[in-house]
Amino acid sequence: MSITTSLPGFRDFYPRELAARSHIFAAWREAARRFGFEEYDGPPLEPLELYTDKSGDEIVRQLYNFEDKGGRAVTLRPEMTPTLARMAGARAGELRKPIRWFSIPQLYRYERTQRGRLREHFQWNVDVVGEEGVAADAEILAVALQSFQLLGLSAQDVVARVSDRRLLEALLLHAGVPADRLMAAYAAIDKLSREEERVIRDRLAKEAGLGAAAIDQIFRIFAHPDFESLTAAYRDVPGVAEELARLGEYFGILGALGFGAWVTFDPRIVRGLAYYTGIVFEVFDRKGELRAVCGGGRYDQLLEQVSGVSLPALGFGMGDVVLRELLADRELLPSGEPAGDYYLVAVGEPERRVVREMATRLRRAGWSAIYSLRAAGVKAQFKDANARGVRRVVVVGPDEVASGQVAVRDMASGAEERVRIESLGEATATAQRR
RNA sequence: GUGGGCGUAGCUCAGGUGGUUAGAGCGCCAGGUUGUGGCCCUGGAGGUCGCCGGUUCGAUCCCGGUCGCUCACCCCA
Repeated sequence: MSITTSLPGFRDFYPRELAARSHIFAAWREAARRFGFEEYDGPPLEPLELYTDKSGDEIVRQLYNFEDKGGRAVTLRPEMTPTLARMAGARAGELRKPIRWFSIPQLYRYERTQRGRLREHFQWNVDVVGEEGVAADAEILAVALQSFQLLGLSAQDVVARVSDRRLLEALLLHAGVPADRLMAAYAAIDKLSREEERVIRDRLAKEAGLGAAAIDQIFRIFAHPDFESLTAAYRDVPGVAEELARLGEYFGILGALGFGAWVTFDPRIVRGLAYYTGIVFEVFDRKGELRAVCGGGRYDQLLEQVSGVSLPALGFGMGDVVLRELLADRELLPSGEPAGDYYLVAVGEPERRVVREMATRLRRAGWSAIYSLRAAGVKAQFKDANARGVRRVVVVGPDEVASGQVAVRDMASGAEERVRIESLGEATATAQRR
C-alpha cells in the first residue's frame, strides 16, 4: 500500500511552504532578539498531568494523548506555558529575574480541522517570569506587535484588543454578579462579539444565574465605546479605580514604545484558558476575516500550581497557521525561489572536471554552486539554471579553459562579464552575497 | 462530538437529464541540430474518475456506506 498523504490535520512542508515558515520564524526570532528574549525548548511529549488541572477542561478534552509502552499517561504538548512554568520553576533560584524567554514549539491538539486550526501548528511563545509590574505586560504585547511590523503588517492590518480580568471582575462584582458565578459570566461575555445580545442575556440568566438587573448592569459596561468613557463612568467605584489606573499606565507605555495605534481597549476579551489572572489580549486582523492571530496575558498563579514556586508570569502564543493566512492575503509571503548563486555549465566532457574544481572553489568561498550531474547540451544546462532560479551562469568550454577566462552571465539582466577563473567569486563576494 | 459542501491527470478545473478510445490550461519530459535560458511551436508521459457495495444491459454521472478534504458549530492555541 502506498502512502501519499499525511495524517489528517498534519502538514507536509514542501520547499515553498518551508520557505514561508522560515520567513515567519525569522521574524519571530528577530523580534525576540531585539527585545532581549532568549530561546529555549522542551519535550514535545509531556505527562498528561501537566495539563489536566491547570488549563481547563476544554483543552484536556482535545489533547492528543495516549498511553506509552511503559504504561504512562502521556500527551503531545497542546501548549507551551505549563512546560515553561515547570522549567522556570525548577531553576527559579538560579535564573536572573525577570526571565525573558521565547520558544517556537510545535503543538498538537486532537480535534476536527477547520480554517486556521489543524492538529498541529507552530506557536511562537514569549514569556516574562518574575515581574508583576505593568511594564512587563506592555513589553510582552510590544514584542508581539514588533513581529507583525517585521513581517510587513501595520496598525492598519491588525489590532490588539486588550482587557484585564481584574478590572472585569471588579466591574462584574459591582454589577451584582456573585463571586462564584464569575467564570460562568466570563464564558458568556467571551461570546459577546459573536452572538446577539439576547443570546448572551439568555446565557447570563441561565448559566450564570443572574437577574435582569445585573444583566442590565453588565450590558451597560460594554456599551462604553472606549477606555476613557468607561473610566469616566466607573472611576469612583471601589476596587475599580486602581484597575483603571493600571490599564491607563499600560496604554501609556505602549504609546511610548510606538505601538499606541495598534492597541485598543476591549472589555469583552476574556480568553478561555483558566489560568489567566490579569491583563489579557488578542490580536485580530482589522478586516475581521480570520480568527485571533495571537493571544496571551498574565498568569500569576500558574508557576506555583505547576512547580510550587510562586512567581508572577505572563506571555502570549502566536500560531503560524492563521498568521500565514493573513500574510498570504496581504501578499507578504516570500515567493520561495531558491535563488542559488552560480550554475556552472560544462560545454563538453573534458570541462566537467574543470567545472567540479570551480564549484569546489566557489563553495569554499561561501557561494552556492551547482552543475548538471550528467552530461547535457549547453542549452539544456541553461534551461536548467533558469528553471532553478540561479542568479549567474558560468560557461566553461575549451576556449575558456585555454584562455583562463570564463563568461559569467547574469540571468536576470542577460549581461555577461569575463572573469579570470582564479578570481571567480571574489569580485562580487561582498556585494552580491545574500 | 454536531451539521453543510466537495472528492475527475502533479496542480486548477471541464465533463446538459448514465451509453462505446474521459478532456483543457498550467506543470513535467523530449524535440525545433552543431557553445547560451526566459517567449513561441511540435510531440510525449501521466487518470482503478477517493474506496467498497447497490440499482442497471451498461455508472465518473443515480443510491448507500466508508475514508479524506473543506466550512461552520462546540470550544479554543
